[in-house]
This record gives sequence, structure tokens and C-alpha cells, in this order.
Amino acid sequence: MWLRMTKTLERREKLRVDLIRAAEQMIAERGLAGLKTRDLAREIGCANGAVYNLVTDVDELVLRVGSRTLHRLDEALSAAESAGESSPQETLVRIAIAYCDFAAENLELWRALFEHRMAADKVLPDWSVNDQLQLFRHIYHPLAQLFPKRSQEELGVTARSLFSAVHGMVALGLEQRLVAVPLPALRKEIANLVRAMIDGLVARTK
Amino acid sequence: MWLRMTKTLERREKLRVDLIRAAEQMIAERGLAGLKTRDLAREIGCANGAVYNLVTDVDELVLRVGSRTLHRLDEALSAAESAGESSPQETLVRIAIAYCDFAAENLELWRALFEHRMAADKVLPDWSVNDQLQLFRHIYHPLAQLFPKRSQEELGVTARSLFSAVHGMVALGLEQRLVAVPLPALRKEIANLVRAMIDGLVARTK
DNA sequence: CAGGAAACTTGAACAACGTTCAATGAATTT
DNA sequence: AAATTCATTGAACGTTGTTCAAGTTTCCTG
Repeated sequence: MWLRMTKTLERREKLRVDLIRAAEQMIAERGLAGLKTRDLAREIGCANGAVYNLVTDVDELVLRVGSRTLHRLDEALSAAESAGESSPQETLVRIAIAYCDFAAENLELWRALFEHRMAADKVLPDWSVNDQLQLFRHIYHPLAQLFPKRSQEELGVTARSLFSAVHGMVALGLEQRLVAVPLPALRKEIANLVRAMIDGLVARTK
Repeated sequence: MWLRMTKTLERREKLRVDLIRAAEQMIAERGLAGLKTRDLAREIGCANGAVYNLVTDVDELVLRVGSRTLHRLDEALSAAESAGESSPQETLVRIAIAYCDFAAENLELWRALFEHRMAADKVLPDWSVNDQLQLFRHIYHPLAQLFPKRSQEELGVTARSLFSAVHGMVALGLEQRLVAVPLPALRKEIANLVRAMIDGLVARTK
């Protein structure tokens, strides 16, 4: 009896995957605000209301796309972490540049990660929270090499600060609103400031 | 003939001011997404459609509120710039902390500055762009003292980078989504990283 | 001051949105 | 083959921002 239901279940699962893919593409092309359930339904070939059989909310849909984005970002940072020379300083610089490049190449999807706000009463699902926390681990390892005396919590705080600082530079740097900063200049500035931050942190803890 | 029109003009002007004030309060209380024209109209005592006699768009309304927020932020940063001892390093730290405090105390209004996205085809009015560029000047002066050899453009770039880095720490630090960072800890981390950045930048240019 | 012209205000109406749900249709069991 | 259970549909609802013909008020002129 249970095995016989696979027909509809498979169909549903395929549709759900299609839906998330379509949503991803739509956000990439038209931004988070350009995501419309009716267009999605037309895209994957189902009724408007059917979207809510695959996903409870647009919120959930955005979070699912966000999860995919975060995983791709994670891969990009992983690659930057292992590639090249292994001095902790330069590893951190590579990671920062990789973050910048990823944001530039996936602008709307990356923006959606931060632009999206859910209703205050709804809570983030666990899988989404975990996705986000994984990001800091890339910074954590090189930092641990640089500051062997620091505790786990201290390193976590520093990792978060460094990540946030780079994030800020990327976020405001890629903003078209003000003067558009050319990407190469932005990369250079990021590398510069990351090196300065690390130098400063190292000198400061001696 | 022109002087006779003051009756309606005054009324309009008063209404416009009321509208912006009401919008400001509404954003502060309910966030940018909680801003509704019908509620605004009820608040200031006019018809729903009348909002569009005072302002062409909600976009313009948000920008006008943003302008007010930016001016208050400017004052807060000015106060931090002049108060206390005058070593450039500590001045920059004070400015960063002031930025953090302002964001925390004006959370939704400050968020609205960055969350708001206009349709891609519409262009930012000049007054809005100018408002934003003014912010960097607070950082510019202490930086110029620290790096007397640098050109105006170089200083501008560095000022922007520093501002962006602090902005990132504040933005991610005040995000409730992930682990909520207690404000005192955030302030401490910001002060720490700003000092490190400056130390690093100074050491790096020698 | 009268009365027509000009300008302003109004709220009903429109289009677009996310979301719901009775009704239709398909799949599974008996 | 009939009955029952479940999935899908698209029309309908409640909210949005925005528009605009109609109604009011204000203004200028004779």
C-alpha cells in the first residue's frame, strides 16, 4: 500500500525540485522582489495554488534557495581555503576575496540571503540556521593557527568579526546606489584591509 | 495672486511634514515592510489617495525618511568626532562605537536605509545621494591626520573601506536571526577591530 | 460680491500580489 | 467495478500601491 503511492510522491518530489530551481533562477534574474508564485507555477507547469502543496510559504521557498546558495558559497570558500600557499594570513585573504567574487558572480542570490526578512513571529527552521553557522568555520581554522593561545569562544568571536567586516566591504562595495566601485579595486581594498586587520590583531595580542 | 495661495500651500506643507513624521514613526515601530499608505493617510487625517499629492511615491517617502535618519546619524557621528581626546585612533574608535549605538537605538530606521530598493529604472535623486556621501567625511579627517602622505582619493577609498567594515560588523551583529550578540560585547569587538585595522594600516604603510 | 475658472481633495476602482479552499479529478483499496 | 481516499485545481479573498473621474474648495475677474 505504501509502495504504491510512489507515483504521486515522486511527481511531487520532482515538482518540488523544479520549483526550487525555478525560484533560484528567478531570484538570480529579477531579484528577490521579482519572485512571484504565479510565474513560478507557470514555469514548472502547475496551478498557482499547487505551489503550496510543495512548500508551505514563499518564506520557506526563499530559505530553500538560500540553503543552496549557502552551500555553493561554502564550496567556493572551501576551495579558496585549500588552494595556494598555506600561510594563515594569505589563506584568510584568499577566503575574503573568494567571498567577494562569489557575491559579485551571484549578486541577486547572495543579496537574497540578507534581504529576506520573515514575519517576526515565525522562527527560522533549524536546517537554515545550521547552514549559516557553517560559514564561520572556514575562517576559524586559519585564525586558530594565528592565535594558538585563544580559547574556542574567543576565536569564534574574532572569526565572526572578521567575516562581518569583509561582508560589509562587499555589501557596500557592490551596492550600485552610490558610486559604483570597480570590482578589481574592491578586491584590492579587501585584500589590503584583511592584511591590515590581521597584522593589527597579531600585534595587539603580543 | 501667488500670495493668496498660501492657505492651501501651507496646508499641503504641513501635511507633507506630518506624513514624513508619521512614516518615520511607522517604520520605527513596524519596520520598512510595515509602512502602509492607508495607515499613513488615517494617521495624518486625509484620504488614501491624498498621499500622492504630497509625495510622488512610497519610494520618495522612504527616501525622505532616510534623509532625516541620515542627518540624525550625522549629528551623532559629529558629536563622537569632537568629544573626548583627540588622538586620531581613538576618535575613529569613538565614531565607530557611535555608529553602532545609533544603529542599535534606531534599529528599524537604520535598517530601512539599506533594505530599501527602488525599481532599477528609477534613479536616486541628487539630494539623497549627497546625504549619503556626507557620512564619510567624519572618517576622512582623522584618517588624514594618520596618513598625511596619502592623496585625497586614497584617503577617500580608505575611509570607505573602514566605514564599510564597521558597518558590516554592526549589520551582522544586530541581526537577530543568528545568535544575538549582546550589545556591550559588540561594542567591545568593534573597538578592538577598529584599533587593529588602524594599527595594521599604519604599520603597513611604513 | 457674484460666479466662472482653476486647482485641490476625495474615495471608489484597478491591477497585482500571497494565500486559501470547495470542487473536480485521479489513484488506491476492497 | 464500486467505493474511498488523496492530490490538484483555479476561482475567490484580503491586502497592497497607485490612478482618476467626480466633487469641493479656493481664487480671480467683472
